[in-house]
Amino acid sequence: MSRSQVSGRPRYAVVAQALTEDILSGRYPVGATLPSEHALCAQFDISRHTTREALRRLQALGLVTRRAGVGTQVKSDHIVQRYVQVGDTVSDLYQYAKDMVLNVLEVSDIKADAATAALLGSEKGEAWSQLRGVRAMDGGGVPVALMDAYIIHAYRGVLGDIEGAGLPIWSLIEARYGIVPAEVRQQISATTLGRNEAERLAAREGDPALRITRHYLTQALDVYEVAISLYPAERFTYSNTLRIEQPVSVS
Amino acid sequence: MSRSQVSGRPRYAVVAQALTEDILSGRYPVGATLPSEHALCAQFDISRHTTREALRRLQALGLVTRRAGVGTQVKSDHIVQRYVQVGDTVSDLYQYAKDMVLNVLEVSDIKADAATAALLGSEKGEAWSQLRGVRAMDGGGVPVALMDAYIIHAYRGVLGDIEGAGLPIWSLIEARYGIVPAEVRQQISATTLGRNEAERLAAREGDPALRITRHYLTQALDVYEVAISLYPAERFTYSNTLRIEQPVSVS
DNA sequence: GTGGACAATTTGTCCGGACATTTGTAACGG
DNA sequence: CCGTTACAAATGTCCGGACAAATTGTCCAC
Repeated sequence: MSRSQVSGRPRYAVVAQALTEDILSGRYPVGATLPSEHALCAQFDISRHTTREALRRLQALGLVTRRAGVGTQVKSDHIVQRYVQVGDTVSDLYQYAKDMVLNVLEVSDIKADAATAALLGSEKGEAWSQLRGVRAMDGGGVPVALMDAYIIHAYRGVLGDIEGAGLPIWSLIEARYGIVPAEVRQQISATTLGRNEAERLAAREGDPALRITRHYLTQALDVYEVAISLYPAERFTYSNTLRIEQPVSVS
Repeated sequence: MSRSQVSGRPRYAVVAQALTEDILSGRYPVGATLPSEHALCAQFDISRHTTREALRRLQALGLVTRRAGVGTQVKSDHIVQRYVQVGDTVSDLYQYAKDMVLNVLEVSDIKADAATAALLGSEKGEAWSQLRGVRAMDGGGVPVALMDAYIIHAYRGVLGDIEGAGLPIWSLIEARYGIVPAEVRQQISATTLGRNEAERLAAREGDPALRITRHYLTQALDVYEVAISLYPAERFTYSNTLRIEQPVSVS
């Protein structure tokens, strides 16, 4: 009796599919509470273990949440398709060649005024360190990017690690403080180079450029680093691959 | 005895953490087979149910694979951190306002020559449909984007759905054919508008612009749609949020 | 030697029971 | 009226056992 004779599929899979269809069809709307494990045992004439296995599938599909003392509640009436950034880390977010290094031009400590706080997404008056630098091939090729970075005061210790580094700053923060970005917000826009920027980048004023602004947030969604990079158009293309998360099947 | 007295944590969590540390430290190298469930029961003096709960955690962490008749084998010696595109679909990939519609300028059937095949990432000689259109606010505001799209012959039926549509083409393909992109490859670069492009966009020749190229791939990694959009700089900013997949803790 | 039957091992499925922990609510006492 | 307590209900943890299915290797017959 370990498999249902008719279908040849595990019983928990049959139950999971039935419940899934009930949720997708709206029979159990979002927010509703599913019958308790005990009730489902009686309804499908199965053991509690099998019931829990079925509910575990629904949970993995993101359809329900389960809490002791409350029950099983419908979280979503459709199966969410999530896209995952390929590669094992955020490495695709920096795409720096191995021999690309950052040369620091200027460093200063600031207190965020209203405009800066808005840019950084932080509180006014918070203490930050500001850094300006140029990314170029090691050995002195043409510069690829002009970067303005803001690092929250608590992690200013990385400032000493930055000169000549071939890694993005968030990676240096991770190495020194063990802080991994929980969320990364990116904004990409086109612009033209100003006179000062063009000079730093050995380009012409008015040339088209890509501006990428990235906010790095902690688990608590506090911004702890902001990087604004300016890439002359012909020297850089941002690229990105998202892959659908392999769907968790009920069977 | 349902919780281990010393730690106050569930027993399966203790076992899962012990095994996790053994894997991360290399005591069980990648490819090695862990002790069988029976052996782990004896080793930790727990029931098979608890053992399986612990191993289920390791599986969720992506550290091991389990197969009947074979055993539990180490798949990875480090916990991969995956970043997920937030939002319930790829909707962040299009960011179109509700009343932004696509007006078709031109449609043609083509056979991919060498250059086109390279651009599309497909085979030379394959049959595609080509479409040029302009995205603008409904009611005739300034155009926001000039778009060139390529759709593989099999899905050319969507061409009739496109005129005036407020949704991205991949979404129309999904609605009509049930095909969801399994992978999306994106390239973003800065450029300047050519004379013809500027005219279509009611902009000036030489203005900076954002070019976004997207390849949509099936599960088998065959390209079935390519969209190339050109956005005048001040009319559009691409934005994006990646969130770390909530780490599956052993506890 | 090779193919097939068989056995041993391992994980998968499923049942029964028991107690712990969490949470919402209702009864109670101030 | 409000805070506390007590209870009930739900899920979480854990144990025992049994058989099924998948896989691998061994042994025997040919």
